[in-house]
Amino acid sequence: MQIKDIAKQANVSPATVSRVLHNSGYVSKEKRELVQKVLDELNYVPNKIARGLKNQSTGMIGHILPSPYPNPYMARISRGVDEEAYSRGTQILTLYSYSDEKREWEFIQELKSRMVDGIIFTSPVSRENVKKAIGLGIPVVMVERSMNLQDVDRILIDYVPASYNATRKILDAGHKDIGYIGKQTSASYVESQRHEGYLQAMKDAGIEPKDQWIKFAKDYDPMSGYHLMRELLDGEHMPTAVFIASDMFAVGALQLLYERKLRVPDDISIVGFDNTYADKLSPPLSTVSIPIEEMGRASVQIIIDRCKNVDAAFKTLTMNATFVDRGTVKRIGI
Amino acid sequence: MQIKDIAKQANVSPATVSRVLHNSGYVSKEKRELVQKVLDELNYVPNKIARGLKNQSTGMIGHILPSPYPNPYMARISRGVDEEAYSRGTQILTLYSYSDEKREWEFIQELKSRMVDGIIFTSPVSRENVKKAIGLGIPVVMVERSMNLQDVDRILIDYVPASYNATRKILDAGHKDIGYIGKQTSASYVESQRHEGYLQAMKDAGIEPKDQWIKFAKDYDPMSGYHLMRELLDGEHMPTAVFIASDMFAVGALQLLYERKLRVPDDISIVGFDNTYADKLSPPLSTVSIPIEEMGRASVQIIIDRCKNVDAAFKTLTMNATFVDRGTVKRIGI
DNA sequence: TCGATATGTGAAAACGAATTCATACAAGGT
DNA sequence: ACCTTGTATGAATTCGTTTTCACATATCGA
Repeated sequence: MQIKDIAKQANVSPATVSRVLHNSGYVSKEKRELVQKVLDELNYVPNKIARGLKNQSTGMIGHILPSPYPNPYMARISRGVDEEAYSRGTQILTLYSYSDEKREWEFIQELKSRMVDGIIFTSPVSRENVKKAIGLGIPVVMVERSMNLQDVDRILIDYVPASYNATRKILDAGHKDIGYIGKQTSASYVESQRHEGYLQAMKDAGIEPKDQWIKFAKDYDPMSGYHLMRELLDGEHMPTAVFIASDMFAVGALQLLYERKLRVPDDISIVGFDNTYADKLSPPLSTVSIPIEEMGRASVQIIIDRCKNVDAAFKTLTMNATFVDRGTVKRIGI
Repeated sequence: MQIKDIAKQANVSPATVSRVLHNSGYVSKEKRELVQKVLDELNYVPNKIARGLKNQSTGMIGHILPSPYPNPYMARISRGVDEEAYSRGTQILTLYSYSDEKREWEFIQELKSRMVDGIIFTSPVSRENVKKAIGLGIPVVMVERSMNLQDVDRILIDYVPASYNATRKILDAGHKDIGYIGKQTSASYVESQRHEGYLQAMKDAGIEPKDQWIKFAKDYDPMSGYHLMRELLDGEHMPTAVFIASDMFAVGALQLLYERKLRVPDDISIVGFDNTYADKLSPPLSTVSIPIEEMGRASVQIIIDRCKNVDAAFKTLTMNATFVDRGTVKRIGI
C-alpha cells in the first residue's frame, strides 16, 4: 500500500495524494475529499524509510545509555525519554553502551547511518565520543555528565545542595557521627558533588568528619554497600547515622544490618540517595529524590528544539533534587 | 560522504564501490584494493536508510514491551534482547506499550512504517494486535504469552514444575501451613501456572490449602504484597511459610514483616519468584530464578531465523526455571 | 579462427515519498 | 484584447543504495 496505489485508486497523481497528506499546495475540494476517503479506506500508512531518505530526516532520536539493569536509574531515564518522545510523535532508538567506549562509538556511527535527528547521551563514557558525534553534525544533548564541554546542551542535577540538605537533616536530628558511603569521587561530577555537599554540611556544623567514616566504592554494586557498611560498623568508632550516596549501596548496607540484627532507625539512622530502591527496601528509606523521568523528558524536548534551530545558544538545564522523609533518621538527645 | 564520493575519488563507478563493499561480482584486484583504501581513508559509513529502502529490509527489529520500570523483569528482557542483537549486528527499536492496547497497535503500524524485519512482543496486551501484525506480513515472536495462537513463534517458561518444586522445598522443610501470594490467575498463563504448581504440590503432599491462605493481587504493585501479607498474618490461622509468586510482592511483604519485627526465616519462611528483587531484599530471598536474559536472547535468534525462512514451522521454545536457595525457609520439627 | 566462457566495468533503473517545474485554465484589472 | 494573479494538476527529479543489464576484453578448447 503506497502513494502510487492511492493515486491510481483515486484517479489522481501521486503528487496530489502527497499534497493531501501534508495539507500543502493547491488541491480542489472534491479531489481532497476523494483522496482522503481512499486514504482512509485503504488504511494507508506512509513508509517512513522512503520519507526519511527524501527528507534527510527520520523523526528518530538515538538514546545511548549504560543499561537499564541492574540500576533502575537508567530504566527510569529511559522511561522519561520514551514518554516524552511518544507524546511528541517521535521514536527513540535505544542503545546500551554498558559504559564501553568502543561500543559507544560504534553506536554513534550506527545512529549516523540511520540518519537520526539527534542523540541523547545519558552518562556518556567518553568526552571524545561526544565531540565526534557533534563533529558528525548530529545535534546532541548530554544527561548527567558535564565533561567540560561548552558547546553542547546539558541536563544536570545540582547535587551539592541536595547532598548538603540531606546531611543537614541528619545533623538537625542531633547526629554528629555521620558516616558516608559513596562511589569514588573521581568518577564524575555526580559523585564528587554528592561527597562535596556532605563535607560542606559537616563543616558548617563545625564537625570534622573522620576519615574512617567516609567509604568509597569502585562501582555501583550493592555488595560494595554491604562491605563498606561492615567496615563502618566494625570500625573503632561506629557512626550513629550513615548517609549513603546511592540507593544501590543502601541495598547491600541494609542486608548487612539485617544480618547483624540492627534496626533502622532505632539502632542506626540511614539516608539513601536517588529514590530508586529506597521505597522498596525494608524499611523504606528516607532518601534524596531526583526527578529522573523529568530529566529524560526534558532531554527529548531539548533535542527537538535543537533540531529545529541548530544555531540557538547552548543550554544547561539544572534540576533540583528533593529530600523524601520516610522516617529513617532517629532524633537523638542533644 | 557517500558512495558517489568514494567512486569519484577512486575513479570508478558507484557500482564497483558497491561490489567492493559487498564482496560480490567481479572486481579486479587493483581496483578492489584502491577502493578499499579510499573507503578506509574517508571513513565511509553506509546510509542504512537508503540501503533499507532499496533492500526492503532495514536490519532493525522492533521490540514492544510494557515498560522497563518499575518491574526489573522487563529491564532484563530488554537487556537480553539488546545483547543478542548487538552480537548479531542488528538494532532494536524498543517501544513501551505500558500494556495499553491502543498504543500497542500504533506501535505495530509505526514499526511497519519503519520497515522492521520483525517484531518481538514481550507480554503483548492483545491477541488481536499480534494477529494484525502477522497480517501485515511482519515476522513475529511472542515472549511470555501464549494466547492460544498456533501460527507464531513463542518463548515460554514452564511454570507448573517451577512452582511445584518451590512449594515442594517448603514442604520438605516440614511446613504444612503454606500461604500463597500472587497475581490473579485470570491474567495469563504466567499467573495461572504459578498458582497451579503450588496447588499441585500441596495436593500431592496431602494438604488441602485453606482458602484464606491464598491471596490474589490485581496488579504487580509491591504495596499489594504488603497488604496481602498483612491479611495473612492477621488471619485466624497464620501460615508458617509463604510462597510469594512474584518478587514484586515480596518487596512489600518484607516491609510489613520488618514493621512487625518478624524475622525471616526465624519467625516466618518466605520464598519469592522471578529472582529480580530477591537478591536485593533484606534478607535476600530464596526464589525461583527465571532465565530472563536468556529468553530475550532467544527471541532475537528466533526472529532472525524466521526472517531468513518465513515458511519454516513455528516453534515454541520452553525454558525452565530453577530454584535458588538463599536459606529463607526454616526447617521445622516433624 | 570461431565460438564459448570467465572476467571486468559502468550506465541506468529501481526502492517510496516529497518537491520542483511546467502547464493549464480561470477571474480580475487595465 | 492582454497581462497578472490565483488555483489546480501531473510529469519528472531527487534522496543514497543495490542490482540488473549491456558491453567490453581476455582466455580456452576445438
